[in-house]
Amino acid sequence: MGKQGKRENVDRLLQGLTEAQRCAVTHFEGPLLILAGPGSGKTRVVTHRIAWLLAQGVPDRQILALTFTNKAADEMQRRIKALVGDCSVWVGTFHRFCARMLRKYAPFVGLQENYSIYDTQDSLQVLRQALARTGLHDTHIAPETFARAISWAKNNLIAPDQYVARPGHMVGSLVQKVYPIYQGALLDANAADFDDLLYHCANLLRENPEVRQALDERHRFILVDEYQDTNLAQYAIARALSIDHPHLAVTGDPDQSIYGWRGANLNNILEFERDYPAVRVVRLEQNYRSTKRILRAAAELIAHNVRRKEKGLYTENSEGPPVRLVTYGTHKDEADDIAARMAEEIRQGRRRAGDFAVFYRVNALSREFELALRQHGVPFQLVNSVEFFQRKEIKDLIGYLHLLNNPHDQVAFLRVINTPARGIGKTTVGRLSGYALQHGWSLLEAARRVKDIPRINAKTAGKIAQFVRLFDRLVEAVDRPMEELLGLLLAETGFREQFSASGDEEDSERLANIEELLTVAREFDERHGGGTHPLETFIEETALVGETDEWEEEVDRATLMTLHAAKGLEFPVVFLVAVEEGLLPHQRSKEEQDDVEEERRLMFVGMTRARQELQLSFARYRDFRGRRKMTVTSSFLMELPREEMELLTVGDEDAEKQGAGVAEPAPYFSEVPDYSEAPHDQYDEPVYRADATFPTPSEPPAVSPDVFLQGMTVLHPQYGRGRIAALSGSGLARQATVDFPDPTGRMRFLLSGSPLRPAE
DNA sequence: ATGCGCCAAGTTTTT
DNA sequence: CTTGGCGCAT
Repeated sequence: MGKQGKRENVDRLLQGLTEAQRCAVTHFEGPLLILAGPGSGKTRVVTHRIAWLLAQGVPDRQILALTFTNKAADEMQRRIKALVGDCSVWVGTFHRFCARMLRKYAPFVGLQENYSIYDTQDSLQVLRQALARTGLHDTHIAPETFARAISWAKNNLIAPDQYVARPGHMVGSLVQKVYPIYQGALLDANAADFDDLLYHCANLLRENPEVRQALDERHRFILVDEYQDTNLAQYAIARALSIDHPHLAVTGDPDQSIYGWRGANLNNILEFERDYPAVRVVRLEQNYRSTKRILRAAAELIAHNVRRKEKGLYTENSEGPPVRLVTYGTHKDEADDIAARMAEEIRQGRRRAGDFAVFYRVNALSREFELALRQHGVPFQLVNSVEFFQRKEIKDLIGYLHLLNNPHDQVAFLRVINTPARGIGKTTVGRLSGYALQHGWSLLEAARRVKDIPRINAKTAGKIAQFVRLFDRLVEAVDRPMEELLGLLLAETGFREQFSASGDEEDSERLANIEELLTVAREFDERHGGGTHPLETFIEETALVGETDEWEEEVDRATLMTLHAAKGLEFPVVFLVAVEEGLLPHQRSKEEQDDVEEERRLMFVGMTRARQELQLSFARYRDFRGRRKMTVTSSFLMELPREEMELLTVGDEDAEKQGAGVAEPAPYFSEVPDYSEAPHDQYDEPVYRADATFPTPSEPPAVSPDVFLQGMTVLHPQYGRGRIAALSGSGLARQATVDFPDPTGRMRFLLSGSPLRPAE
């Protein structure tokens, strides 16, 4: 590209940016703090800044963008791609970045490269064993309490041997005992929990100057999104990578810090200017998202917080309709009325389903809305239900993968040794692990020597030996594509047979989940191409995804999600429900002042997601734990400006009779708001829309290889009937591994052009 | 050893 | 109302 072209590119980049935004985008070297209010175009600034840096000649590999959620990372990646096309700017979550770094430097922190990542459930399992071993299992303290304390310690970079309980603090002294045991168990299993990813990584950088220096050199320009949510470990990592090359740009908003419970330290952003005296501070205070009334209401609420950096939020958008505050009789009325409104708006063609979002404080509240929306025929997507990767059948399969990747993985071993049931019970497993512990072997190693273990009879030993052989057979296939490996796994273990015996609904759902996992695997294979270590990469990916990532913007469906999941998103119409004392603010937050402020921020985040219409609501009665309980309205509601609100009452006869609500049950949406100003249009970037730049791929080939399913019986003109053991690849490269009766045995076919047919 | 069923407990938010 | 852990009966 010539100099002229480059210049034009830069001009195009800066076009349509405000003075403040341009300032942040074109800041070149040195620390930068972007204080960005909600809807101020923060993501736009970050992505444009990356594009701008690239245009300045910064090599893409030197830019590192860190986010908190995969969803945010994907969004950023998408928008960068739309701006500059494919490039190797590294965009991802802190956890993912650390996981990858540890993959390379594992030995520095006492792990091997193929370490497992344990999710909360897995780590709790390890913790339970540690507690049992310490003799602390029958204290009346829940394992979760220990888990929280340990997690807190790791987030604050306190090592197991540094943990000192406050004098006289009972729980603390117990934690002090278990923490080292727990950590030892993780290392023995060659595993890391979520906190370890950050913890190990921070230590790696602190204790190995040459590594730190190399990485600082490699990642010269660092951008951290949602900086207000960083904890000490994350802070240490970002800091360690910005010493020789202090080009650290952080964006955030103290008013949107909602992860204090995860160790986020608001001071990291409040005191950024102290840590980096040379910092340039840019404030983005103009809001391009919401109406004036929504913004004023939200601003007034958040003004009740003490710990913040005051911002003057303003918008040039239209006034908009008042914020509705609706009192419902019961939670049923609430869900029903909201669903009915949506249905009506959609029917009248005023809104699409995708315009609506319902936010709630806790996942448990979603059920009522699912029902109501289904009843009114409003399509919806539920973010964060029972997480896919948490389902038992999926965790079991992933457990096999973990074990194949990391034979030391004890949690995985225990999970799969008798799944599906193969006659290896508790007693046997107990003896096995006793033996393993005694000799310092992993469970799998002990299983290999099962003949030497006293008190395991020959018959049971045979079953264990069979399991070991199964493992060895599967290990042969670890370098195959994931879909094929999983297919073999399913076939060899007879995994499906656990569920296919009966035809009941739960079982068929499980089978469907297994198919879904195969699809995930296939998509992974396509993305991953012929890269090395598919298993390792796949496991890492699946370990670090949450269901939140499932959310799709393009789909025209109403969205149901928690307030936490809503951060970073926006919707034309938002319903914020169950604004009740005990839920918002949540009961558990009432103990500390700071925590109540966090709840207020949470509500602030929810309100500022709305572009055009916002409704807050609560019910007088709500079913809780089976019992109907009278609610108390949230104290936050008292902090809202009355003049921006419209008060309504629905389905609450008492209140309606007394006229406690609004005198008239005015028809909803009686006034059609004037959106002629289309506030978001100036914010959208039609030129760079991904779908405009990248047309959707052409139709799939006429002969779909998808008719072949794993387990299907197929016919081959030469070899006769066979059964598909595994599938892999896609399109023209799609292959099937087929088992024929002897003497033919196992054959592999390219499906396109093969004479294979599904047998009727 | 397995499977069922009971009882108890515990419910915030996410990587 | 759910889930998960545990004990009992087969």
